[in-house]
Amino acid sequence: MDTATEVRTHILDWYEDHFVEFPWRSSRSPYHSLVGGFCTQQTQMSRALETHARWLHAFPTVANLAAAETSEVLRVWGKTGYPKRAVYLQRAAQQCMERFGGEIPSELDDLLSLPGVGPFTAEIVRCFGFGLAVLTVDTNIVRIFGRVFEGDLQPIKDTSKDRIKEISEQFIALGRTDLINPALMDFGASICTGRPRCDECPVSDICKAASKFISGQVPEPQRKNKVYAGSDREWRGKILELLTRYSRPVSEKKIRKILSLESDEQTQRLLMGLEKDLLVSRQNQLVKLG
DNA sequence: AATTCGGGGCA
DNA sequence: TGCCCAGAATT
Repeated sequence: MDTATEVRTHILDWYEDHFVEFPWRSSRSPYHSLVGGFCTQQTQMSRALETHARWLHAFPTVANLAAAETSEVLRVWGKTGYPKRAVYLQRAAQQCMERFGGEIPSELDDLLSLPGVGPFTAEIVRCFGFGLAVLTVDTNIVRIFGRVFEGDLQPIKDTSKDRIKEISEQFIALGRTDLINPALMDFGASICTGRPRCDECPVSDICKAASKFISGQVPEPQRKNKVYAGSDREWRGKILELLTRYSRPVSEKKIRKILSLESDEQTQRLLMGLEKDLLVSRQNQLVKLG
């Protein structure tokens, strides 16, 4: 039995005892999966689940979403983070209406052509929405594969994408991706985490990185965070939050005053950035959401 | 290849 | 405080 087969068997056994349902997994709805894919991009499951439920309540169908006001879309997205995702998701829905007869496509290239849809989200839709035999290679699966098969501590940085793809294809060839895909994702989210729990891991005796972790080695940060306080990101969030609270457009002057922005130049720069990202629009010094 | 883009949770 | 989180687009 080769290593991939053995790892797969152990992970599937683990999954039997740690199965968790997610609303976009069993529903086998391309739309629910698409929303799930967007919600989970760089976002913890707890918050993604809340956004997903809120979103489907507000926009039950692709047609509803496509026809909605963008300001409403941004309000429903709320403080989920990366609000551009909300705009992309609505535009993706609009393109599905225009280009794909109101249906979400199942072809990889078609999905990838939608705004805000990359390899991860596309495969989420294909795996959970359409039940196709694919793996959604997310950060969790990269971590597991890079560690178990290559002995890398921080595979996001250290393991080549080609190698990850090779291993993925091995797993796909072994079948039942409908089981092994969520099993791997959940396993990576709870056992093979950034600081893995090798003492609870069912494949630690196979994993090429386990001895390194057990002897106390620590992975390098996958990316160094910049200071958030006072950053454009923080200001953009404050401006959007302000516009979300008001039901009508707000003047640029008022925005600057309420938020105590340093200068008109800074205010203009931030608003231009938000406008470029289609998060706000401006007319006659008045700023509105969407 | 590096940077940008939120916001919250947790050690 | 620093790092992380079911990524994707832009430069």
